[in-house]
Amino acid sequence: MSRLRLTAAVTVDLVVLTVRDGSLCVLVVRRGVAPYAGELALPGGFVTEGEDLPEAALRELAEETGVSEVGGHLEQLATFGRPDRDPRGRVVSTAYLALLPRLPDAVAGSDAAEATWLPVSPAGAPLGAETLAFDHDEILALGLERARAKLEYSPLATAFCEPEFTVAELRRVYESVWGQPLDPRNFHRKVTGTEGFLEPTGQMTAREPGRPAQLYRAGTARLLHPAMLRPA
Amino acid sequence: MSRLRLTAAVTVDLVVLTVRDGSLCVLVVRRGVAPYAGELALPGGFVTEGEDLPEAALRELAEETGVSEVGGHLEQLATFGRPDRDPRGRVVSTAYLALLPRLPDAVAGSDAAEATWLPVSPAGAPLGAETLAFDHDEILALGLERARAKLEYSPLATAFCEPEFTVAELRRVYESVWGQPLDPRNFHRKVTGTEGFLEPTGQMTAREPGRPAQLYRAGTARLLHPAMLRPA
DNA sequence: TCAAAAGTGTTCGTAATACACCCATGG
DNA sequence: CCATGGGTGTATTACGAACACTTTTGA
Repeated sequence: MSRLRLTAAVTVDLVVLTVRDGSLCVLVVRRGVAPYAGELALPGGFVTEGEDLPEAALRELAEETGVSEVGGHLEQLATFGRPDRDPRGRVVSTAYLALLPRLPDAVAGSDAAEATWLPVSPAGAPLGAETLAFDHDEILALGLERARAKLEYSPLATAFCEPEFTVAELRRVYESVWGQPLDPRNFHRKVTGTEGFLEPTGQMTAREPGRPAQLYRAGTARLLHPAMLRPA
Repeated sequence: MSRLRLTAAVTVDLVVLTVRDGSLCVLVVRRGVAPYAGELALPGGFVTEGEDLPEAALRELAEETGVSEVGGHLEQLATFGRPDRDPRGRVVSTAYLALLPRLPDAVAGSDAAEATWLPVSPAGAPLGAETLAFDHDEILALGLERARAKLEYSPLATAFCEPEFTVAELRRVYESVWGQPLDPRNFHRKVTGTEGFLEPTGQMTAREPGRPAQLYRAGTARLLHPAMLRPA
């Protein structure tokens, strides 16, 4: 060690997304303490001594949702460090984006006073008239943009699904995240034809009325060729 | 203010890229002080009190290159915070990516003991056998990947060019960054046909042997439609 | 007249869209 | 039987790759 001036506190904030009943939803907490006590905010917290940033993000995710991130996805989003972004002093926050399959409803039992899933409106402002504490509206907007873009060229949509899923379930993920309907026939051909995207299990399911569908697992591809372009 | 525990020092590191004589080059400095004294590293430095992160990146860029970033491009890359990444203690560093047109050779007169342009090898390891201090190899690799990807769907290649440039000059930027030749005929049609990418000045130039070429300025588009896909 | 680079036309394969149509189940 | 959703076939259109060809300059 030596004369290093420690000038900031470091936090991680989480944009946790999931799809519930055809709507893209984000996990928010009601803050219990100042600043912004009583207001909605993204989950997050301080990085502890000796802890790496992804480690801290994973820990916070587990604390807020009880999820150990199996089958989901976690990636760094961006870092926010405006000197006045936290009234307590210099706080530099690295935001992470998490995509999870639908969770058992009780997110209660979590650390935060109240953790709830808020639907993000299909277009325009992410939430309805709601506003989040700190600069979290900006962070959420960036997370949504990133998630929407990544569905195009990566197989990330599978992170929103159960380990085994049907083509229709995957399509509803795309429709929810992009906020627009897709042609089921073309969608089917595209995802099944894209190398490494889906891996058939050989099993069938009849969770819904109509003809039973094949079950798939996520494949090994990390980039989609060709990409799933979203409609104009 | 209040009882906020300041646990880290915050720095910015820069991946500054330019194209020189057909090679993609990165700006590196020879460190003058411990740790890693005498070794090569990315330029960067501590974020000062009351300074925002992009502000600090811009300041460091000016100090190292004397450039006020006119015509270039600066964006946040990612943040690195492994607890042991700096032997002096907890240092969280936000990396920025800068793309600049070719500079006057004398980057001397800069802050760093020695600032030089190092060509990045076309494929495989970014530099030849060189290794950078700290985790800067990792940061550089991420910056290169980001730059290569962004040339596909954004008009960012123009940030490597002078304010007015020819289609051939733009093509040489793509060839240098991607490390592979492109068909001049198809490239010409594609860039001139993509809405908002290029704006003709009406001027001609004859900087090179052969038929004079039209001069263009960067257009207003922020996303390319259709994208410039790099060859397999 | 020749080399070199700018720019156009044409052909061909691949992929996106739109939509007609058949298949397999539950009621 | 029919409603519902799963899945295939096919025509049209857009774009990328390859490459022959014309244009305009300097030497």
